[in-house]
Amino acid sequence: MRDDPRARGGPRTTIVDVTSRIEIRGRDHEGGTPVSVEHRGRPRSEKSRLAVLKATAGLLVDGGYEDLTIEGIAASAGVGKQTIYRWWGSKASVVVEALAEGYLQAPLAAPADTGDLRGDLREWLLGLKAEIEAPEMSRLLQAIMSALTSASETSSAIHEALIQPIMSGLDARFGAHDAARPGELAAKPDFLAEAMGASLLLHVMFARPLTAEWIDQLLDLVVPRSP
Amino acid sequence: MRDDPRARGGPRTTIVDVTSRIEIRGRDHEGGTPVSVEHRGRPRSEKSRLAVLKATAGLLVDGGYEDLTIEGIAASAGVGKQTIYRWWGSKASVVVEALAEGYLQAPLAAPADTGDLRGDLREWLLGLKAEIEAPEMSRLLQAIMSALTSASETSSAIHEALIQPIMSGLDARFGAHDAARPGELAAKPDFLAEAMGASLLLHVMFARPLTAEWIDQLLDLVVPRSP
Amino acid sequence: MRDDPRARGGPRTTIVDVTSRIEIRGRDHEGGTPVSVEHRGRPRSEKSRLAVLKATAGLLVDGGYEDLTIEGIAASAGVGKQTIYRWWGSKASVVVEALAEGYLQAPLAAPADTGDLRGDLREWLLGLKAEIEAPEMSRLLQAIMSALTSASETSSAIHEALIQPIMSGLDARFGAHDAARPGELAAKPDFLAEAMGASLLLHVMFARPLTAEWIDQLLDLVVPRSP
Amino acid sequence: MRDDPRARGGPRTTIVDVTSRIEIRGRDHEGGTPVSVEHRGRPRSEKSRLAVLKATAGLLVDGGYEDLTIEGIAASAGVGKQTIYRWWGSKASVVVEALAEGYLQAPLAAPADTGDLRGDLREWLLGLKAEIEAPEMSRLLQAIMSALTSASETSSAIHEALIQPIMSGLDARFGAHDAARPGELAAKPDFLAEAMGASLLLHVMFARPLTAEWIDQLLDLVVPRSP
DNA sequence: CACTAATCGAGACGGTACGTCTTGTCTTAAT
DNA sequence: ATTAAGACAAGACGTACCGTCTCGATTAGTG
Repeated sequence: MRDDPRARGGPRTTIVDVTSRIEIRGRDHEGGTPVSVEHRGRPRSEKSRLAVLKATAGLLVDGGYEDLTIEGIAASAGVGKQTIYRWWGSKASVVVEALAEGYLQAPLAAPADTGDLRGDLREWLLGLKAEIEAPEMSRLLQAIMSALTSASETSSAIHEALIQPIMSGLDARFGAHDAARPGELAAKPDFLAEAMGASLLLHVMFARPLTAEWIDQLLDLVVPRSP
Repeated sequence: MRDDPRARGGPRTTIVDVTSRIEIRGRDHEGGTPVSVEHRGRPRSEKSRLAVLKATAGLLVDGGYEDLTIEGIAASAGVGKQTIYRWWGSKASVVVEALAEGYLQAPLAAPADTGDLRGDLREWLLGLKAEIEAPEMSRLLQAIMSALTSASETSSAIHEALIQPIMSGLDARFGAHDAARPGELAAKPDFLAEAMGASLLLHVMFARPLTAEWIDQLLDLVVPRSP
Repeated sequence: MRDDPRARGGPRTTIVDVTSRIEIRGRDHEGGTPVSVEHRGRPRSEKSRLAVLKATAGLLVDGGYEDLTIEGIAASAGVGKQTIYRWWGSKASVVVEALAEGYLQAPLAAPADTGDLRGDLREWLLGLKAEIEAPEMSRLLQAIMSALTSASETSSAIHEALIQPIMSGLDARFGAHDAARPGELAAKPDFLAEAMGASLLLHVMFARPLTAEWIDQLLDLVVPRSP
Repeated sequence: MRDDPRARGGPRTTIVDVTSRIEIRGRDHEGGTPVSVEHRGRPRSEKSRLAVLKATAGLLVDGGYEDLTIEGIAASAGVGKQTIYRWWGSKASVVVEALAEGYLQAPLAAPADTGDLRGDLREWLLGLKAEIEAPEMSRLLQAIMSALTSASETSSAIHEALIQPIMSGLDARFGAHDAARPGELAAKPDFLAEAMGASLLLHVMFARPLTAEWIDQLLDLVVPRSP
């Protein structure tokens, strides 16, 4: 939510709530002048929505995706099950929205920029290594990956919310480097970003250790050693 | 698994059934030399074992991992539930064994070897593109990925059964090339294999299209254009 | 109910809505002379009230009492749920009012009067037999009986609306007969009415067949054979 | 259950479990001589069955039929919901069986026999009056009547379990009297029983008071005053 | 050959969660 | 103040599976 001043009273679409419920009515039910109405009935409760996302995040972190249940979310959020089914429709959808709204802080923020591309990436990977090895974080990653693969519809949503940002961040760094020192990179920036991001993510998915040696090899591939 | 040249019907444990219940059998179910060791009671039914794996493969292909149930497998295989729980203990274990025994033919065999590395990889990727776009195959891939992420214990098993072979295949090709024409590759062979495999797998996982353009970019990264 | 000559649209309470919320209304919804009394706000919609009763009757006939829901009534009547809760408060109340207002024509009208008591009763019972055997009617009877037993508060209301009329009809016939030919009846008229009505209703409730033999036996009990 | 030495291990049919699950298998699954088998798998748990009936009776007495839920029964009996659905299939069925097995002691046992028919019936009715006026008993009666009308299939079951015994008891008494003093009764014994039973039951159903006056009137109808 | 022991298919068991349905309340804008 | 609309918390519905258990029936080895 954060800085999103969504107007109250209007039914809103979530990331996954593709079929918008808003219908324009040309006319009221009994007589009167044609009015353009946006909705009738009680508006969606923003309070409940946030409670659901928050509860989901909490349960996910300490319990994993498999043990996460709609009933559990509802109970923990103090919300009726129907409210969840009305607006999300599946466990994965809720997780995706919680991710998108920042309730699940995935430990994969963009690398810093000190001007030294290789150094920055290296720092970033080493930081990730530390973060990922925390059991809480590893459970969260597992959970996100599960949400991903459990429902094909959410796959693109997660790709946008989680994968894309990483790729974009890397892409921007490679792009800037390429602009400053043309010809130094082995391939087009966006592609380097993908190769590096993919290697990293697959590594994380399979819970393989991010050794310093592996990191150096990865860097060798995508960015030339400083002369 | 790996270097376990398990003779059909011989004493075996499953991949993931860590706490093996059967250590040594006196005799094969059908044929083989009698080995006298302590063991009493009815021996495990190989027939049932195969029926389970076969049923699992079938149900997985048309239904996906989420809809796969132990009860469904048992019913479809004409087997008691207890038999499954006795020998496997979890859904993922069965899937992994079915995969390992080749009942689930993942469409990611190794590239051919015509001497032209770039050309071979290109052909391989184009073949994959065609295969992956078949709905049946895409369902299977989704299923495998789900089995992977649903249970962390199986993660390494699948990595070995599915990911490793691809990586190894690529690694061998890159290694051979490197030996023949040292210095031509941008990085160490095993690492090129990983970068390429990871990019590919992530692409497949997220069901993103394998365009010809993307393929060429990927090749540019890992193998030099023929002069 | 009974002696409540309720003018359409005038101030009314329902049969069971004990705590009447509306005492006096200034004016009818449609037409009628303005009566100046304290009352503010939108008046109750007679249209909605009738729509509810009609919808209830319809749903009850094809679906039975168990499948009747407040939501269903509201939707079918094009009325808000709150309107029903405001004015009736329970499913049974609506059914009772629908019954009282004649929307549910129970097939138990009074017997004709041709002067021949036994013959009249016989004709009446034979007519009932035919009616009751129609599946639609049997469903309605079941529904009414269910409404009866489901809520103890409505029990007396239904007794008044459904049972009493029958009993009264019979009582009047027996009474007239007794006045005309004193001493011919086996018991006091009101009691004969009850015995006969009760036998009949229990028979109907348990969906037992009204055979000609049974009818004759019943008549033998309560009214002497014509000499 | 009580004195019913139902053989253990065989699936049993309840009153309402019309479709027996027993199938005769001519032959075992894999080879062997033809065997006539009565069942396979774990036998039905008599313990669970009794727990369900007992819990139902308890909940019914203090709570009524409306508030009785399958979930409540299951929880109270320490039984899975599926066990109830497997063997009964509806709330009413359970209630009917509980009634049939004597867990719900309906307060309508047969009248005593002191040789004085009218006196016995009078005592019986006065006893009922006292019993019925107890709030616990009135709740139970309501509950039984609700179970009756809520499901048409159970109607005949309840008729057999509850109504029939009363009718039979009365019938026997009237029959004996008729045999001893022919011509004294106003109608055939079975019919007197029905008229009297019906009057009584309808009275009870509608929770109308059993006044002494009403009792005497009823008796006047069906049994002659002692000379 | 009998006996012992482990497995087999079958299916009932106590549970948990599902996704749907309904209840009775509440909150809008419109009348 | 009442209306239609419809979201809300609550909780029961009936179903589907879980993983365990308890049957009778196999099917080997051991005595």
